[in-house]
Amino acid sequence: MLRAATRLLRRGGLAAAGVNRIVAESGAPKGSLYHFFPDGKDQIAREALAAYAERVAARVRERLEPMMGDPAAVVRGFFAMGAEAARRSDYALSCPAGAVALDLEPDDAELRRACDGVFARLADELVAVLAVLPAARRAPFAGLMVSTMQGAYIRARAARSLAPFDEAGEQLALLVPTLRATTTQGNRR
Amino acid sequence: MLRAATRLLRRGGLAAAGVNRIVAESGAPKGSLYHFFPDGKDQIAREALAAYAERVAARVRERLEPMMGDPAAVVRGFFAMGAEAARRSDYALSCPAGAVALDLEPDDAELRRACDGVFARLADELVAVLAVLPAARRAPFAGLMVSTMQGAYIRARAARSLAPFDEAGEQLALLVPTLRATTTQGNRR
DNA sequence: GCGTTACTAGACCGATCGTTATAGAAACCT
DNA sequence: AGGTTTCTATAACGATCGGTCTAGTAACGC
Repeated sequence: MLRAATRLLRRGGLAAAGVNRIVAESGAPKGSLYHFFPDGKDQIAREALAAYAERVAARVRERLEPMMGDPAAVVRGFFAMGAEAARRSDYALSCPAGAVALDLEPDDAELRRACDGVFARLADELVAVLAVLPAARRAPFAGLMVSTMQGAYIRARAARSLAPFDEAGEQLALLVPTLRATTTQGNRR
Repeated sequence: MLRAATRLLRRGGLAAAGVNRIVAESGAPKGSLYHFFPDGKDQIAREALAAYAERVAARVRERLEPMMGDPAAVVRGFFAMGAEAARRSDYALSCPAGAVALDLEPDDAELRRACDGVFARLADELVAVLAVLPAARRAPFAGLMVSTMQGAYIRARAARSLAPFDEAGEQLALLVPTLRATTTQGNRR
C-alpha cells in the first residue's frame, strides 16, 4: 500500500495520490486504510516519503560507493540514476518529495519536514560518497546535486527528454576539479 | 484572472489552482470564466504559464543584463532573484511551470509543452546574458541553471531556508572559470 | 469451546472538483 | 428606440475528494 502511494506521489504529487486511488491501485483492503493509517492521507504520504528516503539512499550508496575515488564519476552516476528512472517510467515518475513539496499548503508542517527529510537523507548519502572532496566542500556540493537532480526531473518531464540529466551530470562533473583544488581557506567570501 | 491563476499555480501546482479558487481569489466575474476560457482549466493554466514565461524572461533580462560582462555575477544574480521571490512569499511561491510539470498526467500534452516553453524561454534569456561564455557552453549551462533553480525552489520550500539558492549561486559561479577556459575542442567526450 | 482483539468490506457523509445550462444584465450598432 | 451581441450571475450536474461508520469476518489467547 505504501508502495502504491509512493508511485502515485511520484507520478503527480499529493493531488494524484488520492486515498481512493491508492487503495484501488494497491489492491489492498479498502476498509483497512484508516486502521493502519489513522491520521489518513497525510500519514500515508509521510510514511511513504520516509520509506522512500531509506530506499533511495540505499540505492545511491550501493551504486555510487564503488566510484568513491572519482567524484566526477559519482556525479555522473548520480544523474544517470535519475535518467534511468525517468526513462524506465517514460517520464512519469519523479522524486516524490519534490512533487509533494510543490503541492504543499503552508500549514502542512509535518509533510514539509518529511520532504526535507528525504533531501537531507539523500544529501547525507552523497556527502558520504564524496569523501574525497575537501570536507568544507562536500555538504554544499551535495546540496547542489540534490537541487539540480530535482530540477532535472522537472525539466525532463516537461521536455520528455533525458538531456537535463546528462547536462547536469556533465557540467557538475566539471566542477569537481575546482572543488578539489580549492582548500577551505581558499573559499570565496 | 490570469494573475490569480498564476499565483495559485505557483503556490501549489495544478491541484491548488481550482477554477472556483481562481474566480474567488481574483474577484473576477464567476460566470464569465468559461466565456473567455472555453477550454476550461487547461486553457487557463496554459495561458497563465505563457504569460508568466514572458514576464519572468523580461525580469531576468532587466536584472541580469547589466552584469553581462561577469558571468559569475549573472549566476549569483539569477539565484538571488529566486531567493528573493521565495523570501518575499515566505516560501509559498515557486515557479508555476515546475509545480505544474510535477502534477502532469501523461495525457496533458499541451500543458506539458507550456511548461517546457517556460523553461525554454528562460534558458534562452540566460543564454543571451551569458554571451561572454564560449558559444558551445552557453546553452547547456543555461539549462543547468534552470534545472538547479527549479530544484532550489523545491528544497527551499521543504527546508524553509534560502540556503539552496545561495548554495546554487555560489557553486555554479565557481563553474564559470572552467567554462570560460575550456574551448569547444576541449569538450569532454 | 468462548471472548476478545485485529482486520476488512462496502456503503455513506459532506465538501469540492471541473463543467454545463439557463437566464438576465450591459454594451454596442444604427 | 430596437435588436443583437457580449458578458455575467447562479444553480445545478455528475464525479471524486478525504474521511467516517457499521457490520462483519479472521485470527488469537485461553
